[in-house]
Amino acid sequence: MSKTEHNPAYGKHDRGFSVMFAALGDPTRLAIFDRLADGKPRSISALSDDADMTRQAVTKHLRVLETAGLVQSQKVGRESQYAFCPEQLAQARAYLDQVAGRWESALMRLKTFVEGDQD
Amino acid sequence: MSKTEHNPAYGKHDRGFSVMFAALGDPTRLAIFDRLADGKPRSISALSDDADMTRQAVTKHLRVLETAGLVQSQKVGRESQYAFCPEQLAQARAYLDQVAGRWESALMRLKTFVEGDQD
DNA sequence: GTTAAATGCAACCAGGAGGTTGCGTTATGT
DNA sequence: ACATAACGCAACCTCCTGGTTGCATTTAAC
Repeated sequence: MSKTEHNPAYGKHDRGFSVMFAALGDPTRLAIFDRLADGKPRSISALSDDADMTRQAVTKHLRVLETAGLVQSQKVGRESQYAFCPEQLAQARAYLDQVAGRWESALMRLKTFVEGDQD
Repeated sequence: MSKTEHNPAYGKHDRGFSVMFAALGDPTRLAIFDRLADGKPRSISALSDDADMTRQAVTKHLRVLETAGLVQSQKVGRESQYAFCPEQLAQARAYLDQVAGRWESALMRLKTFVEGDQD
């Protein structure tokens, strides 16, 4: 039984969030994601026009975003249209809200404890 | 003038968010971050006890989290205590809320347009 | 004072990431 | 029908990541 088995805090219960964060952890992918948030699907070529790199590099980034569930593609004739996909983002936001909430609760308990001590 | 200079959507105005997302884009770092959200600072050794890897590997991850502004360290005797740091997370949450809001606004405009068409 | 704990540093290694190039296929425009 | 646009695939290359090991230093415990 490895350490992580009796203490499941590490590497488990990740629920894919690290994949999603990793997908946004590259400036190019973050910018593509940001761009698609306006709701307009775009082709690879259209997205490549805005990027300072080849179409194939942009395609690689789109694949990472798609695997993470942040965008989805649809073939329209010879074009692949990529669109913003909100579900995974919503889950990640909820997770970060929960993490922040845990910290804030801990901070509150500390303040109550310190103030109780000073009564 | 490169393409990104006349169209600043890519690689600019990132404001460090990709660094932060990259920091959380590894299962080990995400777990460490999650662990520290309970508000209790911990030493490298304490965090290593929970990890299925060497202390030096954990130290590397803590350095990445610290560089991203997600944790902060304080030397206490021979120990480096690492604590949760909420500011950068708050900014990232605000950014993701804003991105989601943009998409929702676009969706709303589309629905209004479609419903207007059907009147 | 000695031993142990905790840490930092540097070198090493394998694999992956992030880009490019070349080429073939399919769909669209003329 | 032909030219062009858009795309997919694969191979390549450089650099970085994520881990380990070895060793030295500092601090704490006994």
